[in-house]
Amino acid sequence: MNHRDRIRLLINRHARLDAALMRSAQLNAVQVVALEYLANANRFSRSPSHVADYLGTTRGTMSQTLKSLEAKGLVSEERLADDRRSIRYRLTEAGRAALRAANADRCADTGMNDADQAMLERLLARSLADRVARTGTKMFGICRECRHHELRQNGQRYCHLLNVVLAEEEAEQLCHEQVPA
Amino acid sequence: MNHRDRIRLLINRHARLDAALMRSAQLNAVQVVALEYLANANRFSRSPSHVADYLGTTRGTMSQTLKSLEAKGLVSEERLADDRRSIRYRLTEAGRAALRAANADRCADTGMNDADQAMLERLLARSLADRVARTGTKMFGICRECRHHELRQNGQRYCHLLNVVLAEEEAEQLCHEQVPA
DNA sequence: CTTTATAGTAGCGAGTCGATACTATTGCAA
DNA sequence: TTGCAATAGTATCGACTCGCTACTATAAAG
Repeated sequence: MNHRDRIRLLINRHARLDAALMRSAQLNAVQVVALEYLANANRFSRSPSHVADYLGTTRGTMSQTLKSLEAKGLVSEERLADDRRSIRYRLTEAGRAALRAANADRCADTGMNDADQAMLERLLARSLADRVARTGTKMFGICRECRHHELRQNGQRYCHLLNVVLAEEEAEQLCHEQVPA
Repeated sequence: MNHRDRIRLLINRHARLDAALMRSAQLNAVQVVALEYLANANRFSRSPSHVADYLGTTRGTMSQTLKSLEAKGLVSEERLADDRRSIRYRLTEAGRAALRAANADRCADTGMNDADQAMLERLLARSLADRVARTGTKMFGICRECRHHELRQNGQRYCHLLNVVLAEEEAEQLCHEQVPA
C-alpha cells in the first residue's frame, strides 16, 4: 500500500459514504451528481453525451438516468434548432429544490478550517487533472480558467473556440471544451 | 458553490472515473473496494456486517456482493466456532491476483510528487475522520494508531479492548473497533 | 425458559451498468 | 445530387447494486 493506493481507497470510501447520506432523499448518487453537473454546466455542455463524458460512463447509461430524472420532473429536455439530433437538458425548479435538499442532507460543516479545505480542493483538482491527462478524457473545468477564454478590456468575455460572446455568469460554468490555460 | 461542495463534487467524480477504469476487469467498483477492504482488515473485522459498515451500505446488500465474489472464487467464507451466526471472509489466491490486476489497470503514476501525495492523503483522512465523527459511523483505521493498542516493552502488541495479543503484521491492518488515539 | 438481540440471507422492485443494435440527423465527398 | 460515413440519442438485454422487508438461526439476557 503506497500513497496512491491509500488515496484511491480514501476517495472511494468517501464517495460511498457520501452516497449513503443521500438515502433519505428520493435520489441516488449518480442522479445527484448528474443534477449537480447540469446545474453548473454552460449551455454548450448539457447533453447526455456530455454528462456521460463527465462521469466516465456511456451515452446509453446516462440516457437512462436522465430519462428517469425527467420522469421525476427534475429536468426538462430541449431540442436544439441547429442540430435536431442533439438534446440540451435543463434543471426545473423542482430539480433545483431537490439538489438543495440533497446537499443540505449531507451535513453542513466539515470541521476543517478554510485554508485546509482550499488545499484539499487544490490537490484533488491537481490529481484529477493528472488522471484526465493520462486517460485522454476531458477536464470539464470552469470557462474562466480556459485557454480559449478572453476577458476583454471592456469587460466582455469571449470564447475563441466557439466564437461567441459569453454572459458574465457563464464564466464560472463548466464547459466540455475547457482546456486549462 | 463553496469549498465543501466543490470537494464533494471532485471526490465523487474521481470515484466515478476510477470505477470506469475497472471496466476492463471482470469486477465492478464495489466489488474491488470490498476485496481491498478484506485484504487489509484484521481477523476481527471481516464479516459482511463489517464490510457493510465500512462502505456505508446495508448487511443485505453486502451479503449479495460477497456471495457474488464467492461465486467467482475470489473470497472464501469461514464459519466461526465461538459464534456460529458469524462469517469471516478471506481472500483466496485468485482474489489477491484479481486485486493486483485491478490496481494495475488503474494507471500507475499520478504525476504528483511524494510530498503532495502525502498531504492529499492526510487531508482526505482528516476529512473522512470529521465525517465519521459527525455521522456516528466507524473509522476503520489501522490497529497501530488505535486508542486500545499498546506496544509493550518486549515488542509484543496488545489490544486492550479485545484483550488479545496481536501478531506483528496485524498492527497495520484495519479494525472495525479502531478509535484514533 | 422465554424474550430479545444479533448475524446473515432470500426475494422484491427500482435503477445502474456495459454492450449491442437501432433510428434519425448531419456532414462529407464523389 | 446522391451516397456513405459519422454523430446523437434511444431501446433492449442480462448482470448487478441498492434499500427494504421478512425470514431463519443462533446467542444473550431476564
